[in-house]
Amino acid sequence: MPNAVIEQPFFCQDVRRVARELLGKRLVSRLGAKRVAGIVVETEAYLAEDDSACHGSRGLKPGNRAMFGAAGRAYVYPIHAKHCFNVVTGPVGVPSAVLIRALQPTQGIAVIQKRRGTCRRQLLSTGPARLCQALGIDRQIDGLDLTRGRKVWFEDTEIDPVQADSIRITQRIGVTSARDLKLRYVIAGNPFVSGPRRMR
DNA sequence: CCACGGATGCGCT
DNA sequence: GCGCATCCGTGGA
Repeated sequence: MPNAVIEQPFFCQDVRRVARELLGKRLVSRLGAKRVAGIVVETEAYLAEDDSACHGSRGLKPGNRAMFGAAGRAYVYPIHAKHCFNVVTGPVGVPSAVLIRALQPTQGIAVIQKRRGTCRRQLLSTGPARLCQALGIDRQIDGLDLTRGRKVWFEDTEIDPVQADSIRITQRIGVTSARDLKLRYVIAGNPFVSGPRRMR
């Protein structure tokens, strides 16, 4: 049902399935006054088992607590003076999550341009740290329940589920360990997907 | 306490 | 396409 907030059972599924099925969903933020939204066009799965790139793979730490929490919570971590936004999947205690890597902006574009300091569409919300800045996401929402439709949430749209033949699955970007795993999902050919052309 | 590297992005070539 | 700025969590001393 288009525009319905995605609820917890969706995020309780296998992390790869959630990563794939988030393509085409709408990610909405209402942080501060303005509503900002975009279509998810690129995701990456991080596995609880046999994935050394997953932040939860070396156990519970102060900074990765949200990853071990309930499905549908946000896991936001800092990197290089910026932030990346994940949604936790699977049972409590199982640290798997989906990194949202790129959005096609659909609403609040003037706000995004102001927050990002550019009007170039490729730079608005393409890339995990850029989309955080576009949506106003930082560590303040680490652990936020995304299934309540408050502050930040996902919605169904007219274009999801995206057909299998429009989805491309590749290696993850910027990952040095477990680099052979193909856990990146993109809407093939979408101009807002990040990375070099061969990765789109 | 300090050094280091990362799920990055920007600017310049 | 490549170099480097920027910061924080982590781990070793």
